[in-house]
Amino acid sequence: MTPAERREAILAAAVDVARRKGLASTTVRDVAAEMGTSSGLIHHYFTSMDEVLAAAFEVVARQDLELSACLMAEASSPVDALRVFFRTYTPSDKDWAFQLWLDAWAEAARRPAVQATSRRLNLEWQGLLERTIAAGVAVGAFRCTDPGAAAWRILSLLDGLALQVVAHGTTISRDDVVAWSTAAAERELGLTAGTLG
Amino acid sequence: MTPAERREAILAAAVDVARRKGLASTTVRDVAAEMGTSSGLIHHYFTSMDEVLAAAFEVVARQDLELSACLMAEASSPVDALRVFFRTYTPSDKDWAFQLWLDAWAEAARRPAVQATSRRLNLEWQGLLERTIAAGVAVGAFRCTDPGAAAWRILSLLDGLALQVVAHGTTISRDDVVAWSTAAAERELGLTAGTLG
DNA sequence: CCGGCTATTGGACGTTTGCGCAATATCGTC
DNA sequence: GACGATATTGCGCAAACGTCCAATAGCCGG
Repeated sequence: MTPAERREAILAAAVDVARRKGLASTTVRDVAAEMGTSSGLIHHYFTSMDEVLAAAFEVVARQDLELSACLMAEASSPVDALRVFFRTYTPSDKDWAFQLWLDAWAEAARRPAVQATSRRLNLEWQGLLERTIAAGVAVGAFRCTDPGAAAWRILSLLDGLALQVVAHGTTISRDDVVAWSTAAAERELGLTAGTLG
Repeated sequence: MTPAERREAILAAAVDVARRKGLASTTVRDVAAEMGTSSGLIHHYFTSMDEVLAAAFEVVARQDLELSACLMAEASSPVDALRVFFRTYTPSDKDWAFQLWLDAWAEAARRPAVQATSRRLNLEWQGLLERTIAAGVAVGAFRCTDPGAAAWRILSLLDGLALQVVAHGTTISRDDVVAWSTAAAERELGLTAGTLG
């Protein structure tokens, strides 16, 4: 197994463990057991557990990000791209992926590498949304004076609502998240109600 | 020291530790050392660490909640109450309090008592905001068809934005949070821009 | 076939964790 | 002043943690 392959294997194992136990309680021994190897091997490829967790989180987060970016690029219009965004971003069966975000945001205070990764990925999501909004404004589909700020608002609203679903379970429903966030985005971008439904 | 006092003392010590180390990495021994007593004493008043953390979190969260509720009750109008809400809710010097929320949301998946407390407190915040909006609608100050949903949207937007400030530091600023969330609330409630500034 | 390099092992080390328990200190009550 | 209840101690226990390291296995160029 070449070093690059082994590195990927370690991260794949770390992702599998994190999916079940959460990022915060994923340990070196868990990852080693998942691979069926020894724990020392992990420290041969990563200098600290912080970096393992950060890299594993990046694998998951970047996968979702690129899936969304890819599907949005294929959309026929900015409005359609936004529909795709809301459909792919809202956590559903992949609750565990959003739980990883919760863990990352909390662990950021204690794990430098996790903080850097989390911030970077969050910025990329905001950038993706900002470009979509700006493109929509350019063709007259949206009305928005500050696409960057609007992107932060829409993204943060989604994060805040999704957080309630994932962390607290039954407080609000996934349907509420979709309905409420699209409604807010329509207001934000000067669309008539129901356009993004 | 009466049992009630001792219980309060334990929670006060737990809060002090959590303020410094975060909720997730607050241990029994930390709390005992903070009080200057033994660790066994904590288990004499709480059945598990989960409950200590949940109760300590509730102390901090409820304190902020009741401060906001009190100040909002004294406001001269619903619009003014909303101004008070935005001023008191947005994390500033009490960053550590919001970090506790981040920890609670993430730990909720692993600690039942923390999840129950977190959910309950979040619901109370939403209720407070919903009642304020409904009161504003009743006197014609706001225009809003669903105060409950609007409350969730405003609260979640604030949570999502504040999360970026606290977890990632320099991504966006506190001023952005205030400006962007008040702008969204004005749009949401049919207010003219700048009313909540 | 051999020598060196690296991937990999398996466990030691020192710390820390939540929790439990027997012993002790303290205090109100008779 | 003795007693019983309970607050409190102090430590033990077993498990788990991240990290490190000496030893081994296996491969690749000579």
